[in-house]
Amino acid sequence: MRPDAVRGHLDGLILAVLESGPRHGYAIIEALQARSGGALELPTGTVYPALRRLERAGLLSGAWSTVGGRERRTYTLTRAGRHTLGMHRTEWAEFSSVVEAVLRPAGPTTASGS
Amino acid sequence: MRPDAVRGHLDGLILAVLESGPRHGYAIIEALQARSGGALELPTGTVYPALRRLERAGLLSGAWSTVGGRERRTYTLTRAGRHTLGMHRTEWAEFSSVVEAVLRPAGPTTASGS
DNA sequence: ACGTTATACGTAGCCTGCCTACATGTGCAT
DNA sequence: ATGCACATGTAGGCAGGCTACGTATAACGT
Repeated sequence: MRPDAVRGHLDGLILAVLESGPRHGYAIIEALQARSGGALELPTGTVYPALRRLERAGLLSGAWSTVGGRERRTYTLTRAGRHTLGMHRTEWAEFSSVVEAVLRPAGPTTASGS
Repeated sequence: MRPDAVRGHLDGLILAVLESGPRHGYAIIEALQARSGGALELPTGTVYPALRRLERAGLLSGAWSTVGGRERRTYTLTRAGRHTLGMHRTEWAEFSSVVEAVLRPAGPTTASGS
């Protein structure tokens, strides 16, 4: 899958992996990769800024902690984030059905066409 | 649906509507709208440049004609375009299944969780 | 002791590509 | 002659993910 593909859907994906519980950035990247069967290999330069953006937007709340001598920033879905996730899912449903409707037909120019 | 949503998928959508036969730009816009149940209202400033881009890329071939005193540029899917459409469909299938896999789970934090 | 890999976070700048706004022209109905 | 549907196009803006880089600790092999 070409790297740019998630454009416009990144936020929803991140919110989704946080729905099942708080996670820190690195773990989010791994969860994304795991849930997608290895297809999603998002670079840190994509995820970390997105996390900060989502936090600034009030959809996530972040907190520092030190585990095994390493600094972690753990993010938790806020109420607003949960709400936004719902909207992302709705939008995805609509979007995917539209794309499918246009892309799928595989127009039978043969059958009873024109 | 927010206007920007088709980002990255426009080419595939256009190629798809041309699969069932040649069409001119204006008709492509209308076909896109019709097939999507009115959800896709792509502005001319989005579609026309895309058409030229796809033509330059060799995926479409365009030809001028005059119908009812009006100039039309009719686009036909080339062999390469048909091939590329197939790739777009494959990519869409992979992409959508990935997004669905990540977005869908709606993680049951209740079952055996915490 | 030293190098490499995994863990963990972050920023700067680029580039792609759709959108907004605008420009141009014909045919037809009022 | 005014307005709308038809028909095509360009210029510039902007969002947002990517590449490349920078920092730091822990674990492991040799």
